[in-house]
Amino acid sequence: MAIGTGSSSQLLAGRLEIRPEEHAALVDGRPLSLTMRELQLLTTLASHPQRIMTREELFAEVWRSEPRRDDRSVDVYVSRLRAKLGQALPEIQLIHTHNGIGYRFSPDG
Amino acid sequence: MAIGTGSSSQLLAGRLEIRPEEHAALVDGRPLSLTMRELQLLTTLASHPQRIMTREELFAEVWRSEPRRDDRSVDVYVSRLRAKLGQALPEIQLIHTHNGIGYRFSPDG
DNA sequence: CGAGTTGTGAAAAACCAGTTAACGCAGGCA
DNA sequence: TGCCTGCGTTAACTGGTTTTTCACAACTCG
Repeated sequence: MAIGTGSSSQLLAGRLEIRPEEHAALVDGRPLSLTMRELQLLTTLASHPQRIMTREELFAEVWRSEPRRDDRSVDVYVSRLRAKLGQALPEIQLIHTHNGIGYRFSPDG
Repeated sequence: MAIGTGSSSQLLAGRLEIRPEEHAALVDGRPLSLTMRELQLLTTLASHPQRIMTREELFAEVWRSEPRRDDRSVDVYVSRLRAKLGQALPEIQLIHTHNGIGYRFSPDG
């Protein structure tokens, strides 16, 4: 479960810390270099830990619009996020695929 | 923040809990890894406890179409469901066969 | 027993996700 | 302006998973 520490909408998931307000995601205090979309997607996923989110839900929150049919944007960004998270946190899989449905963020890996 | 998104149509059958809205089926709180079809079939069966459902009824609700003659899809998926449920809940038989008719879900095993 | 029905493993087909590359666009800068 | 860089988007290829179909074994019941 994510713990918001009072004032800011800070998200914690093990060694990962997300500070949406500051456009920053940190692992062990070191900032990941994420693009805007990547950070938005990560924030959205991490805001709903353990909840399976459909591509439509993710697209709605991050892109703030409807995906066109056969849109693979979410998949592409999940892949990029995994690559960057995997660099900083090997052996830990935070983003899980649910075939036919969408993705789920698990703070426990 | 709300735990379930909205008041979902949650189904309970002993230690088994089904949350169709969240695409999840849990035993003792632990999620079963079911495919879409498996979950749909389980949900349909569990939505009509103690009622014998014909293959046609099940096919109509899950596949949303008419089965072709000699279609065994329902049987195959019942078999797979039983296997996965049996893993999580040994000694308990939730899905019963009614020869010549169809299947029945019994929450009491 | 014997005909009809159901259980189930496995091949085949269909579908879906992971990943990489290419393209266009915008901003920075000499 | 012309070049460079980085991001977002789209397309295409690849590999993996799910669904469907088939074959045969096991079972039910008269």
